[in-house]
Amino acid sequence: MRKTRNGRPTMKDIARDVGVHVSTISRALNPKSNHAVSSELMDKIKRASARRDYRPNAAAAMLRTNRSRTIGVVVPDITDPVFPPIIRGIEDALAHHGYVAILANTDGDARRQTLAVEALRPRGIDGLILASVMRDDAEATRIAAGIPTVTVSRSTGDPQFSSVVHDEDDGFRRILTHLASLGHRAIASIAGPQTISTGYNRYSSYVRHSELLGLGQDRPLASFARAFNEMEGERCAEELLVAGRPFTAVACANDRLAVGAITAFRRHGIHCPHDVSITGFNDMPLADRLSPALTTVSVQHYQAGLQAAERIIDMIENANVTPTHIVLPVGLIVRTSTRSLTRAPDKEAGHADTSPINDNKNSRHKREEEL
Amino acid sequence: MRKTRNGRPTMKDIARDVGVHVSTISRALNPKSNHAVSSELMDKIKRASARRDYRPNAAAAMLRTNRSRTIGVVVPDITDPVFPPIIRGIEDALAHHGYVAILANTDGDARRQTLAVEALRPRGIDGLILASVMRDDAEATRIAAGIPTVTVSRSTGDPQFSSVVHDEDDGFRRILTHLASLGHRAIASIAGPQTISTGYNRYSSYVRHSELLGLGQDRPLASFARAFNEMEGERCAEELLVAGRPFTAVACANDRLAVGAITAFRRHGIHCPHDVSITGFNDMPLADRLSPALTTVSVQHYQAGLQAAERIIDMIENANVTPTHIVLPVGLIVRTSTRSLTRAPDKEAGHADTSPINDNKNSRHKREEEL
DNA sequence: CAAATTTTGGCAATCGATTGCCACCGTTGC
DNA sequence: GCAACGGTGGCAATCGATTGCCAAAATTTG
Repeated sequence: MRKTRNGRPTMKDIARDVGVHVSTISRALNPKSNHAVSSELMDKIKRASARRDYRPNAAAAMLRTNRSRTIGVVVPDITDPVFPPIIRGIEDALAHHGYVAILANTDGDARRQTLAVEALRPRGIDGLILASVMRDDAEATRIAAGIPTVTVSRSTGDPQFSSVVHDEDDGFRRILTHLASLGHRAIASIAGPQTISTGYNRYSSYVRHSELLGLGQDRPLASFARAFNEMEGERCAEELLVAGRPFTAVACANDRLAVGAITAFRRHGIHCPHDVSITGFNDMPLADRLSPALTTVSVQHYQAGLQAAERIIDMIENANVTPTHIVLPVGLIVRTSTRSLTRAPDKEAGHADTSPINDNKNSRHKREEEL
Repeated sequence: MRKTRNGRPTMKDIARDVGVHVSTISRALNPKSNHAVSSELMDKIKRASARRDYRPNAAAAMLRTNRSRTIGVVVPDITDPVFPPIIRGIEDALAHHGYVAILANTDGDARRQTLAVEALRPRGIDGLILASVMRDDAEATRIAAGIPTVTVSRSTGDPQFSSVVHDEDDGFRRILTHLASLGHRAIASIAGPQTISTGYNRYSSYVRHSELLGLGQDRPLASFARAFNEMEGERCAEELLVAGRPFTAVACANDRLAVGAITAFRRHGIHCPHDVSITGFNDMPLADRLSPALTTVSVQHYQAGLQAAERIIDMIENANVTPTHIVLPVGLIVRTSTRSLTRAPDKEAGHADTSPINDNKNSRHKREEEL
């Protein structure tokens, strides 16, 4: 059949050129063992391999050493704007150390996460970066067994995984403090999926800081999105309206939900920020160019990716490092989607409506679709 | 030193379990050769390997067959919103055939493209998908030598590369026809980098269709961006203002340039669409939620990625397929960033200013801040 | 029933790099 | 002058799957 020999030079070729044994070539080319090669021989070998444009065959090295310098990266969906900067950070850090990333998407499906990891595993990946884990993702623990793993942007309950996450709690604290400082008391929330750590943590923080700030909600007024996207934002906004309890601001669990909410409210003649203040989370690209420009929490996605990659390489190259849990700081970005309830409205004409949404008539008709 | 044996079962283990030779296992597990194995033996082997949760060692197979079922994907920058859907398309198609993608970013730097490919090559990639090529990219031809390669979204002059691109010309024809139908005659353009096929083709189409439509430009009024981003869009908009020639619309080579242009014009009190109509290209995410919502050309990024991946697999698995060049159709999406010059202005009050930008008095006052 | 064929499956070489072990070399010290 | 030693570098086994070749077994054919 086809000759396997690929035209590419091998160590044997270099060895023949220089007139030494292949093992000497191998040692010379490997920084960890080249101390055992005299410097003049080193030179000759370097020159010979450059002349032939020699590149070691990764498969052979991989077979022998059981190391591939390849990291599996699993994300829910690369087209969600939060992931590209994370991936970019991962790539940049990996490239720096001579590693590469293999990517897989799961669409948020736990089963597909399992499939993805099982597809990656036989390729001999040295480590795994999961941006797709669920909260309490026992399955993730199982499939990642035996592979250095770090979760990024999200976390599981399992402390065995290293993680790099953002300070969600501080983010929501800042958001609520900001809204409160603008005079908002009745602050609703569009929460993210509670099966995901970010969704859960942001909602918890919303509840906790609402109380701490003494915001006058007897019980949290929230609607729960089933996914972090615009459509769910729209649905949840509708749900808040149906719920009938008054609010003047909505703190959303991320920017895309906020965008959806703004759209849905607008359909009902409720304009942001005039009639309702809305906040996002993530400061995604174009968040500043939307209308209104989103008040949101800036988050260091690129840094998160970078650090996750650094962690994983550390775990791979230095045995028995203990799991670390990095929390990246966040920042508040105030733009035009939030408005003071107390200050006179902007130049914009029209009556300054300060009354909460849903404040008229009977505010207690049950909402139809709970879930 | 460390035992290489990884705990993972090998063919030898399965062979021992079943009581046959490893070569039989290999044949049984390979669809191309399993006709040589009786069905009852097949069953036993399948069951045994399932019991042990056997996964073939990719490195060993790769070493022997010189095939890795791995595709290198090189993009300028994954954080540019056009690339994620392309990559997603690639991934989905590859996964379907049991392939995976290794990703690399170049930041539009030709040298880094070379480095990326040279980093990918020793990993035994079976094919290369380049979303990063320059027009007339001789270097790309050189580095991709011997590897099945397809370019996506962009193309080079080299017809040896298969390519999957969008119908740029039709896109710009539609844009200009649309603007002309709204009464615009003086249509400027913010062109993309001419070193990239998309930038070059869109500009050429702008020139050509301007003439075909009989738009009254004696010579094209264009400013050339050095990159496809908002900052360059802003700079080019300023440049158009400084040029001092009148225009009522600006056709931009992509959405990000358009977003930048809108911002820059607004800084000068020139509002879109009231004072100037602006169009983009690509219909990127959120283009519909911007203010104004972008009139643009929709482009099938996901499809392009999908097809590129299908092409590359075809090239790999069926020797000597000839290069193909696929052109995907585009669509015109009319939103609110373009406005009729002839029809009465929208409900919006205010005088309907129909006079071109730069048309008043001395249109040649230098702008202050050049940068 | 023997011969011809077809199935079935074992043997062993092979892909290319790595690495433990050992041998050889020249140098130094006693 | 001889043993000890550190520095070099060769030998060969090894990683795990693949596959051309061949032989044994099963089947068909004459």
